Amino acid sequence: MGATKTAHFTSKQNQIAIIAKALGHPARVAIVEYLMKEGVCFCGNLVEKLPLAQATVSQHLKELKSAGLIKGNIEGNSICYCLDKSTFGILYTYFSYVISIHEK
Amino acid sequence: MGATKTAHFTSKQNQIAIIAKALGHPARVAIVEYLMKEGVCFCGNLVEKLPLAQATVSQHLKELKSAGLIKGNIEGNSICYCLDKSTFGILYTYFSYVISIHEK
DNA sequence: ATTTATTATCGTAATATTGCAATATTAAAA
DNA sequence: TTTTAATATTGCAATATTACGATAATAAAT
Repeated sequence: MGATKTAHFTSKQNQIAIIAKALGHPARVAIVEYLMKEGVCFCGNLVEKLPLAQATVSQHLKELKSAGLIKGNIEGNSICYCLDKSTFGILYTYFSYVISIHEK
Repeated sequence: MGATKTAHFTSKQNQIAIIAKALGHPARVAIVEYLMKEGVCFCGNLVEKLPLAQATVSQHLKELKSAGLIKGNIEGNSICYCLDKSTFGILYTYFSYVISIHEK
């Protein structure tokens, strides 16, 4: 026991869960907010801002990237990250549908 | 190590993370979708629908409730659950803001 | 009062996440 | 080519989540 029964749920349910889970940590929300304000960032910018070690910030970036919430472009020595709004759009559309439902 | 540094982030960041985290499991997404379709449900309805034991379903309901995504009303022998749309509204508003941001 | 039905909680094992120091990788600069 | 700078990865300890059987709690029905 202890392992999520992913295969028993629909791909849409898993998709929403994966994206939501990636936002389920305040550090990752903070990274998203930084990107909202600044547009782009390097890992080093976040290490300065967040109360976390470089390795930890890198790991959070990896999770946001694997969920599709951010994209990374190699820029010389560094990697330039930005939001992938299309993924946020998936959640936005999903929640707008939830809210639009009227009770029976 | 191993514990989230909650205190180092803003209350808004923690709020979004808590709500998103509650949706970060496909079973809980499935519960939300069931409620979208049916309006209300009892724990037993979900036990029939989901590939999970009663104890596990109850635990997922507890997490959705503690994140504010659902409400429970005692109804005789059972507890009648329904969505709390105001909490979904918090995420909806947040994401609509993310999407509305234009790059520099 | 006892039984039945419904949901919650406890205890526990398996798995996953969080965080960091240390190290590796990568590419520009000297 | 050696050094420097920026990120990623590895390894590990602490913590959290997931799942379930067993049991407790609660309230209606008998």
